[in-house]
Formats: sequence, structure tokens, C-alpha cells
Amino acid sequence: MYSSSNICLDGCTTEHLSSLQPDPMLSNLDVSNSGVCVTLQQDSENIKMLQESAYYNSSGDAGSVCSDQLELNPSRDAGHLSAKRHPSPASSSCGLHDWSLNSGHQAKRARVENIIKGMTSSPGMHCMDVTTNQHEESDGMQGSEMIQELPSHQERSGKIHSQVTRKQLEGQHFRHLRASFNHVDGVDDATGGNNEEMRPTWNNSPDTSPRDACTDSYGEFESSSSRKYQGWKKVKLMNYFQSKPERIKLMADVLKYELSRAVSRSVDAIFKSMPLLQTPPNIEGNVKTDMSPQPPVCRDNTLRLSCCGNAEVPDVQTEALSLVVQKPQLERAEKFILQSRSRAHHHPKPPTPFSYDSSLHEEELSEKDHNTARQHALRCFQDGCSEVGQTKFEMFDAHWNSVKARSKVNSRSVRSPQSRTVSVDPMILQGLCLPHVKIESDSLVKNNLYMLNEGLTTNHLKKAKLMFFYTRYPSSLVLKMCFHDVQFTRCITSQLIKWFSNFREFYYIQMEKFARHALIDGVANVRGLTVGRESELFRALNMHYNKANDFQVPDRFLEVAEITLREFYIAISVGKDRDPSWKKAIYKVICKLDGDVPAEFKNHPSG
DNA sequence: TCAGCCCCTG
DNA sequence: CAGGGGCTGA
Repeated sequence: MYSSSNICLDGCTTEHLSSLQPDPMLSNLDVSNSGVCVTLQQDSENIKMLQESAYYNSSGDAGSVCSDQLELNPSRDAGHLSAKRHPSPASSSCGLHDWSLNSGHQAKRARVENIIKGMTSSPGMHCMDVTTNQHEESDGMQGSEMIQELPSHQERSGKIHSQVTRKQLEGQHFRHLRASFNHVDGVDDATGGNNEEMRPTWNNSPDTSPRDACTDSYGEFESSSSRKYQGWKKVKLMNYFQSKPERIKLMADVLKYELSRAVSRSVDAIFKSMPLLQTPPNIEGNVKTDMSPQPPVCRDNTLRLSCCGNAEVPDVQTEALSLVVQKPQLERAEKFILQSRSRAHHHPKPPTPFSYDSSLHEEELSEKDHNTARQHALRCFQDGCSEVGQTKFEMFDAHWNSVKARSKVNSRSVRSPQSRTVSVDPMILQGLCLPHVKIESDSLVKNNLYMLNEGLTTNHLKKAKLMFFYTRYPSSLVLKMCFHDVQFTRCITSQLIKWFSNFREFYYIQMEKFARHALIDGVANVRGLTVGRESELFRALNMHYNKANDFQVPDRFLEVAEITLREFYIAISVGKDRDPSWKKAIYKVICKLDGDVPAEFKNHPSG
């Protein structure tokens, strides 16, 4: 819900929040630098929203402001420069009405505006275009927030690094980033409150902040806070960044490298966490070590990261997420789990009849979005998202890979070994039928969830469809026999039953449709109604249940279809369809026509 | 009471 | 295809 603010305010300290306070100076901001200051023009509502979200977020852990959020959206609600702002509990705790501090913020803001502008004009800063759909109302404010947030760190880093020469700075970029990456977990751990002291530890160390790394380059310009030099500094800073695109590029390269490493580690961690790929005693240990950041951190991270990359993701994220009610938390958590399996067992798809044509496409799309989002996250980091460190990138990656997994509906052409040994992942179960169950981040739970994460896949669905050619009303026993590779729970059973219910629905709809067509077409005799393999009705059914047409539909099904069609025809022709429950009689007839499912369905796993 | 089913909706 | 509401029979 506050994912947007989780991103943009990530790391926004209470001090930064205080900068949201009424600031008459805002209206006097130098707007001569085209389009920079407009982001500061917010309506009071946006400000309020952001304050609130900042408040909620800051109570969790502090993160960094992501430049992603600094959308330079020039036209939003201009004319609200002097918008009134409502103090929030958080902001009040950090000197909300400290006007002198505000002046300082205003001055800093003005400086950073130019910095940001310089950065946006450099290649690879596309994240400046980030606009999240759900945050459009406040992203302008986020930009402002960004602008306000940066200077304080900038100031620190400037002081810290003012003695470092430029050459050293250049050389230290990589080291800084690396150190900060390695430091991030600790940062997350340490940030749980609103206090400045609880902020990421890079505040205390000049060498552990990516932001520092990003800002120390111009930290030398920050040695003086005197506003009379602001104009000069603005120009100089802009020139600095604009004349040093190679620095940006360097940072980008470094970050790319680090991101790759983070991804690799993430994969390793996932593998380690897979219960069946390791000896039992190691499971929990590995999980605790690699997979279970503190619950709140974990949740926040995923949220934040998804927000970071949210701009170009909505297509995926807004995709119909069936069975999941609490999208933000549950879905992501599920994805994270799914992703682990997805990665670990992402076998190349054999030309199995059980594969869906659309799967690859979806995967490619997701991959695209993923890459784009990752780039955004990367740039966000580059822009100073210091807290978006390794862990978060892992989560981010996990999130996105799990989006892929999700988009494939757990489809795996080849079932992984553990699929038979264990049951349904409670994550899936939660997705299936327990959407309101809160997911615990406890590693053991997670692990168990993972272990059980072998629910129904697209291959199961495919198999069920083929089974429909034999039985329209399979009993639970038959289902259990045919899906013996799934641990049956009430949810799984219900799911399978629901599938067959849906199959029947489609089946009967087709029957009714064709029966009515036959009547309209003037078919006088029910004997004239036949269902052959060339018939349109059969093609429609076959397309639905046997899309790949790689399954030899039994003749018996044709017979049943023909009987059904005739039943509908007769019922409609005699006007039984006026009775609301006229189909029930037909259902009763068809129900008795079920045949045995071939042994192959019972012997082979669904995958 | 609950599983199972149908129907409707998205 | 899923979710949910309503109905029904055990």
C-alpha cells in the first residue's frame, strides 16, 4: 500500500521528513533552471500523503531515497508552492517547525535540484521517468521529497569526503559501492526506528554509503552551506555532472557488476535453501543465513524493490492474479518462494504436449520487464538508493523471477524430483484458498512452505482436461489416483473439482450453443445430429481440452458429446429450457456416461 | 454442517 | 479459469 513511499522515502530519515513541513521559501525557489523546481510544487494532499507514508515507512526501517521516484513531472499542480502541510507524528518528532532548518533545506534543495537535473540529463538515467501508476498522485511530491532528502546526506558526505581528492574519489567509487553493498544487510538490521541513530550505518561511515559514493564526487562543492554561493554552486554542480558523464557511466558499470554478483549470490542462496537439495540439518541453517532476513525487512524490501521497478512493471503486476487476494504481500512472498524453485529447476522445456505456447511468450515479456525494472533499480541505486543493497537486489530479482514463475502458473514440463515426494506448498495453498493467512517470514515456515510448494501446475491442468475426455464427473478417488503426484488437501481437491466444473461448464455451453444452432438451422431430426471428429462442435471442444491436438480423443467422448448434444436439442426443442433448472436432467444423464480413466493417467505423474 | 455442484461475474 | 454466492443432498 505504501510501497511507493517505501521506495521513495526509503531511507528518508525523520530529519528528511521534517523538510516536508511548511516552507514558505519554497515559493521563492529559483525557477530559472528550467523545470527543476517544478517538482517542488505540490498540492497539499500529495504532501500529506507523502508525509503519512513516510511516517509509516520510517517506522519500519530507514532506507534511501530513490531517485527513481524523482520524477520530473513538471506540470503537476503547479501553483501550490505554499501548500499547507499537516504535521505527522513522525515529522513532528524531527523538528517540524524548525524554520531555520527549513531554510537550510530549501537551500540544499535548490542545490540538489540542479544536481538531479544534471543527472537526469546524463545517459542511463531513465529511471527519472519512472512513474508508478498508483503513485501518480504523489510522485511529484516524491520528487520533492527526493530533493529534500538528498542534501543532508550530501552534506555529510561532502564533509566527509571534502578532503579526498578527485582522483581518489574516482578511484574510490568502486570500493565505496562494494563496501556499501556488503554492508547493506547490516544496515537493514539496524534500521528499525524513526531515530536518526537508527538510520543506515553508512551515515556513520564515509566508506559504506553508495550514496556517498554517488555524492562524494561533488561533495567538495558542499563544503559551504552559505546560500550566497548557491547560484554558483548550482552551475558548477550541473557542469560537473554534465561534463563527467564517464563518472556516471563508471558508476553504472560498477553497479551492474555488483548487481550480477548479487544475483548470483541470490541464486546460490536459493539453491541452498531448497530442502531437497541439501541435507536436512542444513536446511534451516542455510535458510536462516541466506534466505531469511528479518521479517519486516524482507517484506519491506520486496515492496520497495518492486516499487523501484514499478514503473514499467504494471503490466505484469496487474495481471490477473488469481487466488491471491492480498496482492502486495502474498503475491510477492509467493513469488519469492516460487522463484526459488523456478530458478533451481528451470529445465528447458521439452517438446512436451503439455507445454503451453503462451508460456514462453509470457516469460519473455516478464523477462523484459524484469530487466527493465532491474535497470531502474540499478539506476535508483546509482542515484543514491543506498539501502537498496545486495539483499534488496536479491529480493528484487527474486521478485521478478517469481513473476516469471507466476506467469507460468507453476508450469514445469518436467516435474522436479521433489515434486513427488512432497506436497503442496502452503504458499500455493494460501494462494489457492487461504489468501488471508498471513505469511510468516520465519525461515522454517518458509522452508516448509517451499517444500510443500508442489501444487497443481499447468500440466496438471492439461492432464485434467484430457481426463475430461473420459470422465466429466470424476470422483475424488479418481482424482487422487490420477493426480497422485500431488498431495491432496482440501484445497487441492476443491481446485481439481473446480477445474472439472469449469470444464463441464464450457462443455455444456458448447452443447447448448450447437443444439440451438441446429434448431435454428432447421435440423428436424435428432438423428441428424452427430458429432464426428470433423464436426465444428468437436473442434471447439478439442480446441479447449486438447489444444495442442496431440491427444487422440477417444471415440467414447464423441459418443457422449453426441448424446449430450441430442439431449440439449431435445430439451430445447420441447421447450424445457423455459425451466430454470432444465439442464439438471441433462447433467444427470451425462453424469452416467462417465467412463474409466485409462491407467496411463493414473500411473504417470502429471508433469 | 459441508462437500459438491451450478450459476454468474470478472 | 477463478471467486463467490446459492442450492442440495448426505
